[in-house]
Amino acid sequence: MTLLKNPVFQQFRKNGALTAEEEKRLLGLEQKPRRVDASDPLWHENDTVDAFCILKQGWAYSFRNLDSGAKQILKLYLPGDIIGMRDFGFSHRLAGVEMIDEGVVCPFSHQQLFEVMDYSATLASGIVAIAVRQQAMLTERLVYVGRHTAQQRLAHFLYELYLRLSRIEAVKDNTFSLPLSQEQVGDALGLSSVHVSRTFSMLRDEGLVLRDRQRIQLPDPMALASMAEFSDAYLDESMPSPFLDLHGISSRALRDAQKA
Amino acid sequence: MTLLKNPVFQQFRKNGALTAEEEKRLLGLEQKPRRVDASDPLWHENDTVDAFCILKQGWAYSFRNLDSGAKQILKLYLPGDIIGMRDFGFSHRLAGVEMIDEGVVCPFSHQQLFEVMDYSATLASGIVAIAVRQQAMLTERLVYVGRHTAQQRLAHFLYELYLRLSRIEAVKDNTFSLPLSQEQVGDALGLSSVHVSRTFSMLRDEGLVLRDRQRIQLPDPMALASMAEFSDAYLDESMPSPFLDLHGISSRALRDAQKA
DNA sequence: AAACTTCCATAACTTATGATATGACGTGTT
DNA sequence: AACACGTCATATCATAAGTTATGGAAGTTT
Repeated sequence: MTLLKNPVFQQFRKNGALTAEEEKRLLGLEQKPRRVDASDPLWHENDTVDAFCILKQGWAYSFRNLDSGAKQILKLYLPGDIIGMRDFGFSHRLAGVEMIDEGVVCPFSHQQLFEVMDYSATLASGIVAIAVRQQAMLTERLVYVGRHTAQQRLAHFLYELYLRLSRIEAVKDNTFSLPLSQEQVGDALGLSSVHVSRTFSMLRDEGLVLRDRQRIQLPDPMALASMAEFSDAYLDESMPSPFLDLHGISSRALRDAQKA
Repeated sequence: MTLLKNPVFQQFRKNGALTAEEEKRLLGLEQKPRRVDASDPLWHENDTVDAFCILKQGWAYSFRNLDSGAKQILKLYLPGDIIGMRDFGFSHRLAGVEMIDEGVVCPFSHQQLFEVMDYSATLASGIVAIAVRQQAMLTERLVYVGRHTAQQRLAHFLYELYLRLSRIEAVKDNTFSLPLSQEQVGDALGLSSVHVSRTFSMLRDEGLVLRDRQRIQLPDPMALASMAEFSDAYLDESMPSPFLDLHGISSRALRDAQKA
């Protein structure tokens, strides 16, 4: 799994919006793969921001620990995601990040990121678009944590995962693996672990979610989506047309092309 | 109020990280000021994304209307903010935006934004940093909406506003104006208007917040911050050092400078 | 296989917040 | 002045979710 496989850059490529040199520069961010174990922290809250990461394999999550001892999980990262853009422009980390299972990450520096962004506005916009899309998922969670019942929150959470995992071919027979304890699910949704358990039971009784340990099956995904009032606009993969016709603007890349 | 006065670009300038040409290009985004009345929509959810805005005067907010009839206010925009970066990379608006009071906005196009981002990595990073900071406020709200009591949510909301308004010199004697009804405050915090009223009363009884119509006074801001478990890292204005020394990378700007 | 540990289901009880209702206050309109 | 209207305070009642507790199932360690 590489950044080029990210839905945003996939769409660029489908429209011939990336030159060979641009693709090469993107891949340049993934030079230094590093194995990481389950539960390994990538960094802690308040650490100095010295790098970002591309997640090649495995799941990770970002989180905040509260004074009260509670924990709020902010975001789940799946393979192909960029981790840490949230901290771009800050000197210190606003949230910790930990691996969930084992995996592979590719760290890259501010310097590398600037170089890629400077090389062409196409690459810069693509990276920004990826960061914006990640934040859109957070915004969506604010909406349903603020305004929906526990059932809807859990349904929404599971359906969103179902869609994201489908796109990276990690769903089979409407079944996928959820390597989180109910306590962690509660930490993501602002619910107690007990209430997560209750809510899973309710969804089971309604025939919407079957669960065996970490295997989740959604017998009727559409029904689940509709009870969660799920609107998938925020996961929309299509880029607006101005993005797909950037060559005329992206002057450095253009100049390089003309030289060749 | 202009984009150059935004805390992020302020810091760039203080460190001599912006050339005259770069400043000029930033100001180029503010060519077409437009007066807007109170309650004027800037756009609606699902509209095609055709422009972004710099808010010069007045307050605005973004929001989502839910099927249930409820409304979730996502973000308050104050003068100097960029509105709409949330939709960068999407074809359709994920949220509506409305003015609160009357004001002035400067719309600019995708094309203009690309041109600025392409001109130098410094400008591109600055704009991204502003967008990331706005999202950081949303993330913070997810944390306290998910994990804090109504008192803490309201206290956090008011204290955050107090800090943001202080930076644009809109606080005097610990007093500022809050042009939102209690129902709107509730829509921002995921609370009913009745409970916002109750909570205001509780904060008043504890001597933490005095209120007369739209005037809010915080007799002891630090006490309020501490009961809200407020941590101001996410509002930190300082940019990490790699940002303030970008000339060596920002090759187009450098080349132009050498020519001159 | 016994002893632990972690995770989960369920129950009983508590509490924070939502829903509904009513009256007070302020503002603008005629 | 009289009225309508929006906003807010407060009270009462309803309910979703938190808290604490207990027992069971599965996995780990000895």
